[in-house]
Amino acid sequence: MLGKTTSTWITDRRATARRKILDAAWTVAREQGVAALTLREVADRVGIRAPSLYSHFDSKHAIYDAMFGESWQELLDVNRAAELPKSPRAALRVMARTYFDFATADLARHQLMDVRTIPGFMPSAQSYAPAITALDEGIQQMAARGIRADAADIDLYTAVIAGLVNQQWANDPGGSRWGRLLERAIDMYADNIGLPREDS
Amino acid sequence: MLGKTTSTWITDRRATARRKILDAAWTVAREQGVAALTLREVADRVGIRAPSLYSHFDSKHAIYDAMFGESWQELLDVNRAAELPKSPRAALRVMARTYFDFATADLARHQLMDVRTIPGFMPSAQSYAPAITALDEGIQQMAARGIRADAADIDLYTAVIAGLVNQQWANDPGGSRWGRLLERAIDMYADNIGLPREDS
DNA sequence: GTCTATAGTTTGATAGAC
DNA sequence: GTCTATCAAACTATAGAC
Repeated sequence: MLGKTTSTWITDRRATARRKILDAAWTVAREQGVAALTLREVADRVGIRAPSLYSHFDSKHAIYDAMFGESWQELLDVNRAAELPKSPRAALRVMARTYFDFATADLARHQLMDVRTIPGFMPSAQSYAPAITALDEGIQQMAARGIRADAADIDLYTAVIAGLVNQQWANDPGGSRWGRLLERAIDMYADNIGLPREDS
Repeated sequence: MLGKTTSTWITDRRATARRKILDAAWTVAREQGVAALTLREVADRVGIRAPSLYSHFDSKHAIYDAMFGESWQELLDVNRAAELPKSPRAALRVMARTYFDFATADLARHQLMDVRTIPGFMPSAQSYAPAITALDEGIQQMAARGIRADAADIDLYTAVIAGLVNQQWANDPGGSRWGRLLERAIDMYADNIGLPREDS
């Protein structure tokens, strides 16, 4: 024996199969848009027949759901890996840039995470959990840098960042027209919530 | 004779038929989402058979295109009807509020105008024209109030407003959570571009 | 777990009679 | 201009053999 029980083997193989399916789904979504994803196309990429997908996912929406969940989990990981400077403004800039880069790196992912674009799709509680965690940890990170922000302040923050992301995708995809306004936007926001300026 | 030539009659009748079709299309789009619009459903509402639509529109995308065009034309009309206060800040507030209310009043219209949500749909040059005009006239209105804004300033402005609209739709549809931040957001922006404060 | 076969819909679009 | 009839294709999902 090699230190793995039979059941673990089975679980691993199932997980690998799921991963392959999700990878194929992401590829299709990126090429043709999230809304244009079809089971046949996904199955073709994996090298199996469409009905075989149902051995791994209950429905097409279940695939969307898994994609939704792992997208927010990815963001969570990226956020946790980001090293935040001590100073509040600098920390805010890094947080915003981290999110902006993440959201503008993949249109399919962005549409799935942030825009309700698939008719009838609602994320499950389980897939939605990392989304909540991501926002919570973001607020905590701000608090840890002494940024006192009430609910309205947070809403304004998300609106500013979301606005830049959306304009970037809608009017200059692949470019940097709104991305290069990010630092300025953060300073604008920081001024508004009364964060002290830094003269560095 | 009644002062109308026969050809005018025909044009009127055609225009009326087109209007009925577009009205039905809007109804369906509002009920089930823009992406879920089908020709059969539209035809049913009009009281004709689906193939008859092709006497008035070349394709489904042609219907989307007409809807896109008239949405921006509507915004243009609304903007022109808005009375702007003399003071720059107050004018900016009215402009922003006018757009925000327009964009949050109708999700289907918003998705069609501002989000690329229909796979393969690209507005024609003719339908896109009012969109360009709307932005141009907005900039002119700002200039007329003495608001000197370069390209980056304008981009930041559209990002802030678009951000509020998108967050409102994504996280509080029908509510006012981001709508009530609009005046504050405009002041934040006005401070950033150096508009003098008013003590009224 | 994967396959074949197929059910059961729904879709956009065309042909041709009236 | 509207109709009937229909095409050709696509889709999600299920049943049952292997």
